[in-house]
Amino acid sequence: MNTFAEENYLKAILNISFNTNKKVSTNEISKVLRTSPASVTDMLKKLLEKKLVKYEKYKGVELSNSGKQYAINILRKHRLWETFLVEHLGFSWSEVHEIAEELEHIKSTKLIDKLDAFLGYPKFDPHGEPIPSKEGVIPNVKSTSLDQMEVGFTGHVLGVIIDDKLFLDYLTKLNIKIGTKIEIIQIIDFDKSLIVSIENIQNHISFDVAKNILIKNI
Amino acid sequence: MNTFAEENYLKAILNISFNTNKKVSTNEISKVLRTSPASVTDMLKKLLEKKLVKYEKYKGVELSNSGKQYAINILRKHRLWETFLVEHLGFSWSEVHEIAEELEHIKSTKLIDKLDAFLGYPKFDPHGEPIPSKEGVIPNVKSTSLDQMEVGFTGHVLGVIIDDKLFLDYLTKLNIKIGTKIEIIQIIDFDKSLIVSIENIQNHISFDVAKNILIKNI
DNA sequence: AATAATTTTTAGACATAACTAAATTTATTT
DNA sequence: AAATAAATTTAGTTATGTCTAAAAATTATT
Repeated sequence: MNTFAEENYLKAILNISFNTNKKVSTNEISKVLRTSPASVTDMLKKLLEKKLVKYEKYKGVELSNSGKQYAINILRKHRLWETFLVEHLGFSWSEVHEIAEELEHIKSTKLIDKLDAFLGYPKFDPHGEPIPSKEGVIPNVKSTSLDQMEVGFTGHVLGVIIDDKLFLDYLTKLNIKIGTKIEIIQIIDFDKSLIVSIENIQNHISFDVAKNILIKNI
Repeated sequence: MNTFAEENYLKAILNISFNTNKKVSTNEISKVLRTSPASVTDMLKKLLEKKLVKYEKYKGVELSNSGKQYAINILRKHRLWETFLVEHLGFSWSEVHEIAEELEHIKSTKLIDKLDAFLGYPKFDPHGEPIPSKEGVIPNVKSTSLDQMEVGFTGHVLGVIIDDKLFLDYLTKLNIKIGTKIEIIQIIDFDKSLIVSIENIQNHISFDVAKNILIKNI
């Protein structure tokens, strides 16, 4: 069994790889986990020892097969718990991340299997993120971020990229949730911000916000 | 905030005090937590520092008011989670203790309040143990252990004293659960073992088993 | 009351996971 | 290609929570 700290490093490496597809640097990890680069180096040595990671000094890390399976399982637990919190306990989607950060470390696999069954084997969490299967397979959904679209486009929100409370609260204020219909009215050339219509109300959103909203792609 | 280790010490002290009502000794704690007496002394100093405990060298410990409230809250979380696991995820009463030992350390009080509401504000957990209220009040139920009863007595199981997997599995095999009707047919003088009738089937149980079964007391 | 036995505490170590500061390696400029 | 900048690693500390062995205090026994 691995410690919470080890699990958090594995998770961070997995998350960073999702975006980059390259070897992950010490600095990137230290930023995500808000620790010093020196601490990251220490931990990478330990994860290498346990064969959870492929790592060479100064060359970056990637997860080994076992490390990847381990990290995906944590992700599965995180997203199943988030689903439970929103659908059964009545939490809003912006509140659940921090609590799930704790719950994801509960070890029992029987617990997670039973929770999965209780929830009806959901494929997506409340943020629209796919929930990995017991076997570690992550459902692949074609989606594009809103900033890739053009004026006149109309589509539905599939999920978000960052799982940040401030961001989610802002979306809630804009009346944007999973499934919300969005139409692009205008794109401002200067800063790539967008004027969009959400449930027939126009709003102006920044490029940064659009980049983090995922749109269903047929 | 306190660490898992600190929380486990507080919990152990609370549990021991339930039975003894005296100051708790270093040795007792070390036995319950399976650590060395030296480690217990170290931790007691730390808990004293944090004013969670009243402690004098060589004189034993007891919980301070704040320490007691803290420990009762962990107990509340433990029992609410056990209730969730049995009633909603379909675990048997003998499986849930270990999982609840992990879940009880999840911090969010909002989570526990919402879980409590979801469960319908239960007063007792699946082992028949009272669930402390949000304010830290533990419902007081009059109960007696089965070994205190006499031949001819008939009553209903209210709960168990020890929360041990082997014991609970054995009870399940004997068809004993919360609410089960038990009648005492005979008491063997030699070893104080009992011949009892459970759902019209006679069984022979030891004094040790009877001591750990709680019977409703009118 | 003195001695023996038990309990508890102190002292000194160790592993984990973090840190800072300094050294080293790699990447980027000029 | 040298010099500079940035990233990474090493070395040395610190916190927590554990341990063993030895010392001190308390309790029990003769």
